[in-house]
Amino acid sequence: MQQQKVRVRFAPSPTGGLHLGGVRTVLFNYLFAKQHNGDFVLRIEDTDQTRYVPGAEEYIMECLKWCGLNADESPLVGGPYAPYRQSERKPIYREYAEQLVKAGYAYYAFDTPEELEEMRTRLKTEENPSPQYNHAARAQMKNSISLSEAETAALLKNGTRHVIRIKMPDNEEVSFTDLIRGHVQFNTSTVDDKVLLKADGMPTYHLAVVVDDYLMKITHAFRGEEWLPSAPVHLLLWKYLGWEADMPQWAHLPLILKPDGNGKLSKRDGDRLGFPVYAMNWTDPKTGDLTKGFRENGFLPEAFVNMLAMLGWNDGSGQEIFSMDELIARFSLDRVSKSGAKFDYEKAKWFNHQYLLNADNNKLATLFEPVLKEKGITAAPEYVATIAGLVKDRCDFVNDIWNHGFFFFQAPETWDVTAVKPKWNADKTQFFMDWASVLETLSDFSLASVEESFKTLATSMNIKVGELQLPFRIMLTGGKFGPPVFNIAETLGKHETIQRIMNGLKAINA
RNA sequence: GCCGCGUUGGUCAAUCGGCUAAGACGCCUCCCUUUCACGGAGGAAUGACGGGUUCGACUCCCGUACGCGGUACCA
Repeated sequence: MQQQKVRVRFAPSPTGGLHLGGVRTVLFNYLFAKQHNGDFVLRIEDTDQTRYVPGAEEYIMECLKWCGLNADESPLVGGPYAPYRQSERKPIYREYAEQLVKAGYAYYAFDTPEELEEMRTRLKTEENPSPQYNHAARAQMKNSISLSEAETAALLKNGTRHVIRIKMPDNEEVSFTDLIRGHVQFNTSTVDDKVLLKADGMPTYHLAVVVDDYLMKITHAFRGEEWLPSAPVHLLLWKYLGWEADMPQWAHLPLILKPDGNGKLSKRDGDRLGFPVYAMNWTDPKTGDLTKGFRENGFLPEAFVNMLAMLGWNDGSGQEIFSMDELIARFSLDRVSKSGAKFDYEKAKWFNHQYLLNADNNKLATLFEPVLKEKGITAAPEYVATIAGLVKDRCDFVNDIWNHGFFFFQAPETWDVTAVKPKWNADKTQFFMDWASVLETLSDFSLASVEESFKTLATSMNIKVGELQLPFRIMLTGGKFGPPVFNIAETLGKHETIQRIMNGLKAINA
């Protein structure tokens, strides 16, 4: 094969929320394309009109945008191979299907859904629980192979509903080299005569993926492992259509499994175990049911993407935190693992934590703003940024800033006095009274001067510094939590700190 | 049932025939800190099984078991 521009595609069907496995497929596509200065195409696989969900397409694009995985060509931005929505390409597929029929690689089938159902129940046995429409069965069914030419022509002429099926050869070996799995081989007699063109004139995935990958000059095709069993159908189609030389290289990605037990991770597992599975919140327009997304759960897109990249890939060095640019530079298919990976939400949180730790405080303040707004609190951005910087090392999510720093925005109304009462005495009350007066006179209310005055006074009054710190903390925050006390005091400022000492004193001595 | 793919600690995983089997998450202990974290130092915990091939197998081959995927006019 000669040098040609790398072109990859992600082809979701707009039927609902975007699963994290889908995002990972996009990511691998994207990384591969960018690494090779290639194109990343977004194609909408909307050939099943019964499953079409309005809004899903826009939602998917919004997810990709959030992740920073924008397509070079898509229904939204267009491109040289438009249209990118398969429903809008409908006439194209029939042409190729008919071409296959003429060449003897496919045939018309007139069986009704009821007749297919009948065939399946009739042929169903203990050893063969799912009978196929294959080389053996097709002779007994109503199609252009079992019927005479005249009968077929007549049926076609009076507009009998029909599909076009691929005629799988009887006993041929089909093999290819998967970029991840290596040599993979199938015998054609184990695969059925897949429908290529449905009765409504729409192609099935099998036909559409081949035709569009060809027409859109796709060079590398990445998809989930669940597609591996139908690969021989696609391989044969490339051959029968005469495009074998242009067939993309396949890479079947390992599945993302549920954390407990086995099997593919599904939306239901997330609901059941309390973590998101979709990239963003998704509301089913029919039922109104809301499924939570990573974005709304407080994940930073960079962390989400990084986490997904490590689910099935690593560069062998042990490094786990990668920027998008590093991922693009280092990604390689031969380091993608073959086996599925169980999703670990704890590890996902750790990734987010890492990104939170390294995030700019002003950025965190901006992201936290909506939370404050929701609580009816207004605060200066710089103030919020300072707080974010103070508490972020104990947060997994942006929203946690509230849990670890709420007292910066509202003075305590209750105090954990039981934590100080046992060791409390009049000297300590005196200390805080005196210290409050000292603070009043401080011209520089900085961390260093506040702390120094605290320690100086404690020493002169002969009280252990350590025994005063917890009470002070509780005066400022109401409980045993928060960043270092003097940092809290400095951030709160002179007035508020003194105020809280007085209120706290009252509560403790009450 | 049949076909395909897979199988290293609880989880993600390195190892491409030399292993005293990395690292990370989580868990536990200790230090730091009279909050909680962060940080630091330790710890417990792994090659499904049986045959080959080989001087030597976690690594290669075969079989078995187990798991997963597929077996739709869904993708």
